[in-house]
Amino acid sequence: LVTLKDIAKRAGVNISTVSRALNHRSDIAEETREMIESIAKELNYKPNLTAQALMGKSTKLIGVLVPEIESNYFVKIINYLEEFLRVQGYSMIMTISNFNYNLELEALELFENRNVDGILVACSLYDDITKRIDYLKGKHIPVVLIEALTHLPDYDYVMIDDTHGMTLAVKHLMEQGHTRIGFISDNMNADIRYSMYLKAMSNNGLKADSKYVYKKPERFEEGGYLAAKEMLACEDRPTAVITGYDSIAIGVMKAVWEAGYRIPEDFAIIGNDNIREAAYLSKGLTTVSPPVQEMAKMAVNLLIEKIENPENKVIHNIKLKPEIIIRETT
Amino acid sequence: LVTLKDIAKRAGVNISTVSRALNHRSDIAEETREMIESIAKELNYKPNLTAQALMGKSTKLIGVLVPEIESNYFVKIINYLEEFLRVQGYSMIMTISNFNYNLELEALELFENRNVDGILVACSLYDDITKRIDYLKGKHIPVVLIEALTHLPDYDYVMIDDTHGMTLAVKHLMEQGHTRIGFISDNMNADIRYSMYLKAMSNNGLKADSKYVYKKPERFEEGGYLAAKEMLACEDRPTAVITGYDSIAIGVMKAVWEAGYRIPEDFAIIGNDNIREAAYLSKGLTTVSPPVQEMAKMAVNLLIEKIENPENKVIHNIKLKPEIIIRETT
DNA sequence: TTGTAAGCGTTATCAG
DNA sequence: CTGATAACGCTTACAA
Repeated sequence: LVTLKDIAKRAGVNISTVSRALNHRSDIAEETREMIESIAKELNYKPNLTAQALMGKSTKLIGVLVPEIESNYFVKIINYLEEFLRVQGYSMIMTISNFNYNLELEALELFENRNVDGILVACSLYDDITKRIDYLKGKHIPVVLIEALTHLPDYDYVMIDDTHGMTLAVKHLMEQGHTRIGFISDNMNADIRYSMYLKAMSNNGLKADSKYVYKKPERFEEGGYLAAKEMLACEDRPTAVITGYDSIAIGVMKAVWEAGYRIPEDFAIIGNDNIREAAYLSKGLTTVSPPVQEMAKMAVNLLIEKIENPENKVIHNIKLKPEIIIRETT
Repeated sequence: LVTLKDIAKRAGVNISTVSRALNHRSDIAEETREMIESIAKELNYKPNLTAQALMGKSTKLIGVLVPEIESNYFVKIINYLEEFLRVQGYSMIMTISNFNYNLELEALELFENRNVDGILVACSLYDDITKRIDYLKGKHIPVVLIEALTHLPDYDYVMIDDTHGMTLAVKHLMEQGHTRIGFISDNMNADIRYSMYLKAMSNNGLKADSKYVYKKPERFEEGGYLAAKEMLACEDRPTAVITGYDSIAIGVMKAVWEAGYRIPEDFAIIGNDNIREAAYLSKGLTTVSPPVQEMAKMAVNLLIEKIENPENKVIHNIKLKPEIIIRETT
């Protein structure tokens, strides 16, 4: 690998002169700079990012912590994050925690250890992870929360207004004549989304009955399938259901068909996330669509702003509104 | 951040002694080592990976290049890679190329620049990327190909024997009485998978008719949907189809229903990949299931073996056999 | 405008 | 067994 020393030797100047030239500093003669730059180009010099990092300069590394990657929702987020970070010259180093709290702490520790310039945290279910984030803020490592689960006024975040989305969903179901509206999710997402469901119901003047709520330890389609089987068998069953996310809705649909009911005539379903395949299921899935791309873009921009202007202490709380996409399941 | 210096000061010894103690070297007194270790633990010392990297030691960074992340197939690969790398103490830095050749070259350059210990390349459609890989091998950076598209005897790779999978699929369809078996894929995957389809057909003593083959520029469900619409309308249409991957099959199913045909009585479908939702579609999708977890594990192990034993020059060509999972679409 | 030298946090090579 | 010292590649006061 070609170093500053190599260029210096070739140019017959000192290392520091080369460094100055390549960093476009003012205190250098124009012609020396040009000479050095041409040699650097000729030798195909690339600065050693490791050495630069050790000097306390930026590593151009961003730590990204996500709870999972199996759901298309996070896939979309990661896809956009990677792209937006890359075009801005940053690389991402990603940890998938599988909702494991200790792993999340380890990941944040690792990020600190690798001297990342900033960290993007895409949701954690554990409130006390904020302690760790406070610690990082103390170390002047910018952190931006994506898809924060609750309003955290002291932290920079970009989130989706899921309660708004749920409210749209309930409203839409009411317009279709439903009043017994259930809710199905898995343990991972249930608690937060559940409270949003409750709020959405009351926003629409409906009372939520706890017997219409099913939370399963099984995730994705499996969880939806099992929960729906129970829900459909219960007394005075709901006529419609909102699910924590689309994959769950797919499992619900399977259970509904197996029980011999028609969708949406006998049972209506609304998902959350608008995953790609939602439009191509045998019944197109009505779902709440969050502006994922915009969220990712704003998160990256906010983080980079924080990185490049450390003196800017203003906290940004950004909440984006989802929309409802009506297809054939309602 | 706590450094060796801090520990040395606290312990009243020299930095180098601390370094020795923490690296479990032999030339140190047992009691000094214990003392230093306890101080290190107390101060929660973590070695500065950047400094270690600068010393020519490993960066514990692995570059991962994937073409896309929207398909559940690559998601699974990434998920496993991240996990296996993490438990072995490595972090991954990932670039998603979207099948963009220049981006792939840039990514490999970036990886080199970041002094990664090794690189995992999950398939590129462009053969001449091997030039770049040769270059990296010249720099003694181990590279392992995942899901190589063709047999490349000079490169370490772990791949799925897709031709075998296709052959299983054709065989299964023949057993169901099908002889007019079509093939649908998108432009990204068509060419390679197409040749496998041809081989699989002849393996089973069938001749492939080019009019039964549809390749669409649209990807995922959309591509399958559009292709199937055409295929179903053509003269003397196939009675069954194999798709490049499962998402395409989902789109195909939609088109079949819209055309008023029954699955599998009027039209049978086999996918590829066995994505999670395949089992929960309104008709469970028969599909070829690649051993993704095993592939990821072997790739990581192979790469780490190459990293830790640079003198080992043996090329590993590993080919794993997929199996067929029969559900309701056949 | 340029060179010198110190330092970032480690590890490695010598002496002692 | 331990301490001093150089080195990794780069940046940056400070001197010249």
